[in-house]
Amino acid sequence: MGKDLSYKDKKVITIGIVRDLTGLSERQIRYYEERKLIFPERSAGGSRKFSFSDVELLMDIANKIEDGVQTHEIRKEMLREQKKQNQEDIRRKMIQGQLNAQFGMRKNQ
Amino acid sequence: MGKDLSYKDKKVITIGIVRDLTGLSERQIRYYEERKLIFPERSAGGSRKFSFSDVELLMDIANKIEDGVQTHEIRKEMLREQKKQNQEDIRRKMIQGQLNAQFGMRKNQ
DNA sequence: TAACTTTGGGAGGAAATCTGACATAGTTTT
DNA sequence: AAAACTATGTCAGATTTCCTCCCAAAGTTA
Repeated sequence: MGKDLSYKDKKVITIGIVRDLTGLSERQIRYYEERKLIFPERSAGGSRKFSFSDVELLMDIANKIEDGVQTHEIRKEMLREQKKQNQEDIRRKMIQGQLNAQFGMRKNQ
Repeated sequence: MGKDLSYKDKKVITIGIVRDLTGLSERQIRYYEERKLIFPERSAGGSRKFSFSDVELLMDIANKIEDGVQTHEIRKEMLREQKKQNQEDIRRKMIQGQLNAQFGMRKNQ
């Protein structure tokens, strides 16, 4: 049931490593979280944990910032992007549901 | 030239996370390093950094330990395994080299 | 029996991270 | 233009995480 998310999405990287991987400052990384561009998890003690996806996203963000795009614009873009993605997902699932109902097919494909 | 090793092999995970992912104690993880079963990198400050491959390897190790295999046996197995792998690699590269010399082919395939 | 293996746990210290605050140079809004 | 906001640096003080070194102990091997 719960899909075992790949390495890319596992939240296992601490902020210092993310700093080294992205070249951003810790301040910037925390700020982008504050502006809801990224969503690290937390350890029991409160330390942030990022995924490789987060790292990639941060590099995209860094590029846009360099181009003068403001965080709240970036956020809007991301929401648009996400909404589009969700609707595609829903459509796909609905079609799949129909197929399952009609033919009792198994899982994907 | 330098192959950009995949996420799986990037050394980005600190020992506390590895502890959580594997269920091993930090003590055990450090001990297996001492016994040369794993080779974490180090941060500038000296903290260990592991890869997902290391995590997988640690879980294999944990299984063998549970089966009563001793670390130095595990190490021997690993060296054998590695040697076999190396020889396969060498053979592959030699064949590739021949092809390149004969036909000046590009990269893989 | 002596030596080795494996693991736990503690001490003391250093590295890494956290939040919150103040500062500042630009930019945008009113 | 004044006020508000953006983006980032930096610092302080606290907390968490990690380090090495050491002693102990139960089990295993030589």
